[in-house]
Amino acid sequence: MANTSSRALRLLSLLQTHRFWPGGELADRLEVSERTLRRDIDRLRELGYPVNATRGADGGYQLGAGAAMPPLTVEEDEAIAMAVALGNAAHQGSGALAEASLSALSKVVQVLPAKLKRRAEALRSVTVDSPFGTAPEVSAEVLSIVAQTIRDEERLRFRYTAKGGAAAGEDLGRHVEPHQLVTVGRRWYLAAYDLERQDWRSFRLDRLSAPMGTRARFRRREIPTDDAASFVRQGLSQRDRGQQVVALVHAPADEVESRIGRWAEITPVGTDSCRVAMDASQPQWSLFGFGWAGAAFEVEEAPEAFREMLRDWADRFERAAVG
Amino acid sequence: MANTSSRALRLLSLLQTHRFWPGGELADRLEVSERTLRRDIDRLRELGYPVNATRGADGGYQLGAGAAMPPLTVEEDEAIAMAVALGNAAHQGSGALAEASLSALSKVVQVLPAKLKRRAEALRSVTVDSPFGTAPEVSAEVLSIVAQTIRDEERLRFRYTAKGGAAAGEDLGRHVEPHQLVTVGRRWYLAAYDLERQDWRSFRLDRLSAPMGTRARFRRREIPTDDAASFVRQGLSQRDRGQQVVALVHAPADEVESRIGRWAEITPVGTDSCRVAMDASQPQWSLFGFGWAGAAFEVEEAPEAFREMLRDWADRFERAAVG
DNA sequence: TGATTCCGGTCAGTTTCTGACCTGATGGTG
DNA sequence: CACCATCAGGTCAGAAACTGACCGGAATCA
Repeated sequence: MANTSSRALRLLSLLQTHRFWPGGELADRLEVSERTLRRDIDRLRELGYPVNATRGADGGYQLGAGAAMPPLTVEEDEAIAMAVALGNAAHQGSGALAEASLSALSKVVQVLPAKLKRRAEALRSVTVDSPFGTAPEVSAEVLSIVAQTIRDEERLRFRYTAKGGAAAGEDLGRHVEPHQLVTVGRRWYLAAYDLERQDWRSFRLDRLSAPMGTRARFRRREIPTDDAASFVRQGLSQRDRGQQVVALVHAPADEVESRIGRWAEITPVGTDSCRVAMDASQPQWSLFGFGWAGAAFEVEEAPEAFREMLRDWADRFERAAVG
Repeated sequence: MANTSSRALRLLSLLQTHRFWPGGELADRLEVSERTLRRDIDRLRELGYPVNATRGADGGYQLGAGAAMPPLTVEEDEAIAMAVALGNAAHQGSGALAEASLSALSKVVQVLPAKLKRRAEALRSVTVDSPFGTAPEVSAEVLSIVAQTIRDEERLRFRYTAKGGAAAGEDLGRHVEPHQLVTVGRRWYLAAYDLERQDWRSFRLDRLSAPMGTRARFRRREIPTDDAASFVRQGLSQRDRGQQVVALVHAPADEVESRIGRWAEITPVGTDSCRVAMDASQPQWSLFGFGWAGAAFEVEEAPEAFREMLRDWADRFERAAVG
């Protein structure tokens, strides 16, 4: 317990919880003489962590920003905050940032004590108010376990509720070689090689439960299409787009793009109108999107709930405007 | 470089980047014999980190979830993702979670190399699509520096753009004893004792720039009001509420509360209507809020921009609905 | 059963670590 | 300016630890 190695860790953690530490106090905490404290500090510096020191009347040590990231020592609350924040980021973001969030999330979740995992999950479900989240949220744990098995090239078992069978509860056990996670329209999909069907499949993560890495390693296969993202996109059935709203917006494509491009797919139609496709968990968000687009539009394709809500909002806003 | 202490850190980091590690491979990486690897593992276990091992054909070591959080070893990308995600969480959340996010953010930012800080800041500004964010976003760095000085009871200097003087550019240097950060209506305020004016003041964080901890410690004073939050609330001038929209909504308070309570202040008026006050950076968000409230409403108080947009949306939605 | 892996004891030589002591350098204060 | 508090780092000798080699044991899987 009182080795050098534990001291290095404790020192690092002390330096992270307070900005300034007078040498004497640090030496005291670590129960060593000041001389060996200086040596410990030196050791940290040799490892590449920049410990700045100021001399003089009230000098002290402080951990600075350097070239390498030191290991972060976090409290429980902070770890929970991280899990929540990264879980949301992985959901809402896309591209490289979402992936980085995901791998960071994996690391946090992996070492998070079980009771904290539950607390984090509970908190996240309360906190999310993201536009365009996936309908049933994917839990941080599912997300991170799947990500881990991909990273480690480890086979994966899980239960999957097939498209039609949600009501009937026909969920099946699957056994796959997980290949990659991709986001399409704010939903997470897993591209994987299904070992029973002997073929490539894609799975929606919100339909996937009880994932568990078997300990078996596998060697990565070539995915038949160009990349995993396009493979998943190809396989998307019409059903999955059920909530999609498509409309013709009377404004130039790039203008609309700049306003709501983050949330919608936009294709130009002529020079001053464009077609906008939006895919939201709840119709309010789509409505909001078209509101923000700031131009007249015609609905081409939408679920009935959307049309109803459109009438409702128009009516209520109208009356509020004149009232 | 080849110390025991550095090995402990490296081992921990290896265990976090891959789920399973055969002992031989770990020993190889660390350039030690397998015997000393076992000893290192033992050491980690003695420090409280649960390293699980499985024996047999393809056994290996794996870092489990235990009672204590081990130091997180993260890559640069992951650190950036953390900074971005935690920055957003600190902004959007409130209460204990926002505070935990903030203190976690401080730790990440403190050790984040300068160039990564810039990247994180840039990414965050692109990524946010938070309803009801503060008008000019508060940078993660400002937020975390201020939080750090509070934590460490360290005096703080910064420049502050006073209410009227934004255009004239009359920003003044301030020197304060920072006391607490509070969120009011999705904005961050700093409650602090102003050393020049010799009195308590509250500052909006988005008007504050170039914060810098002087190295001087101070002893906490008693804040005159009950707590910092109420102090800040008292001091809010009317100007700060400029963008506020107030309306009478014809639905029971608790129903409205359940729909948009997160974003608005709601006070019951009789049994089946209530007054809703919303404070958003852009009128679109307020509109959206009232849309989501799902009931008829009368605007009582609003900036002209809001009224205009209300007419515009009503009009466009109307035409889309009949079209 | 055999192969593979983790587990942990023992031993001796080596390395490192520690505290004590001392001299310098630096920065703030009265 | 002198004075004090702090970090910096050299040296030394004894104590402590670390290391690799070698071993027999136990668990797990095919």
